[in-house]
Amino acid sequence: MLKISELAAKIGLSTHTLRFYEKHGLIHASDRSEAGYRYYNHADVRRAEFVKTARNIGFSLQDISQLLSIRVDKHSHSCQDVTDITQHKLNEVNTKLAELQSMQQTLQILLDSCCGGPENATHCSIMEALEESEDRNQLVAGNVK
Amino acid sequence: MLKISELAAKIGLSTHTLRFYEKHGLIHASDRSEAGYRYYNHADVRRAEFVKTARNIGFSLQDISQLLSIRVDKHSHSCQDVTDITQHKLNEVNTKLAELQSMQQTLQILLDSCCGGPENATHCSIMEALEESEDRNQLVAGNVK
DNA sequence: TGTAACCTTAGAGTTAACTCTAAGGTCAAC
DNA sequence: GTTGACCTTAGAGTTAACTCTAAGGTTACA
Repeated sequence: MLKISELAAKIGLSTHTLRFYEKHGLIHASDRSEAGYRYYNHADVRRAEFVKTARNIGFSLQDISQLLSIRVDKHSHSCQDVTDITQHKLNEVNTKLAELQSMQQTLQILLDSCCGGPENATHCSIMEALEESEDRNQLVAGNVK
Repeated sequence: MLKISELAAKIGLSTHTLRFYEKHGLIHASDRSEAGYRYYNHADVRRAEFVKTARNIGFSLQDISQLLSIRVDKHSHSCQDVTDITQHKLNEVNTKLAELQSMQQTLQILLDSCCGGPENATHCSIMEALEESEDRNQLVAGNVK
């Protein structure tokens, strides 16, 4: 069982942020000491780590709350609800993945071609590397006359 | 040459946001009419699209400004500066990619296993799917006794 | 037993990124 | 030539997500 400052150190968030996440229903401490100190068990830690990762990849707290609430629960969600939300989030993730991969490619082209040595630049801005990256995609897609 | 509302419609941002981005130096209109109306050429549009995509994958305006400023310029950046910034951003992109891929896998497991039919759930929450996803990774990594 | 380093809550303050409003000018069409 | 849908700027307002402060209680240890 970890105290709040230990959890904060472990996952790289401040104690303020952890209490803030608790206030918004994203995480919670399974136990409290007599004095009211929060104690986090393994599952609590996992959940906090999940929230941190999801924030890092750009999900809002509301998104994360929705992700965490995915659960078949006869009283509030049907199987259909669960798959709908999940599919929707998966689509968002897939879009971001494609955009990130394209950004990765662009940055890699820039890095590979820009600075072979002093004054040896063939592409020196992200916009130029982007053109190159699109030319390549067109070649791959066979769209060149 | 597009007017601001045309650019806004084309890339899916409001005219307010475009002017806001201009105020922060991220985009600009190459031309102005006598009355001061903004006119955007092809390169301006490309740049605005880049900003939109970069925002969508979670870069801050400051990050984007940095990405756009990557350029070998004898007076302000050396080749070394350019590669340092680019490498740093590439590392960030790679981290996000890995996290997104893991999120994709988790959501896919949830979707595949959760709702084969009514009451047929084997994994019903993201935390459960996450455990499964980690079990698989451990198998792949050969970490099973 | 005192003191430093924790912990608690409630609530105020900050920052980034929009988003809107006001007050007024422009333009194409009827 | 006027109407409605644009455009301009300056600046105020909003929202999400922290981040900090105040005031006070708890705990381990020298």
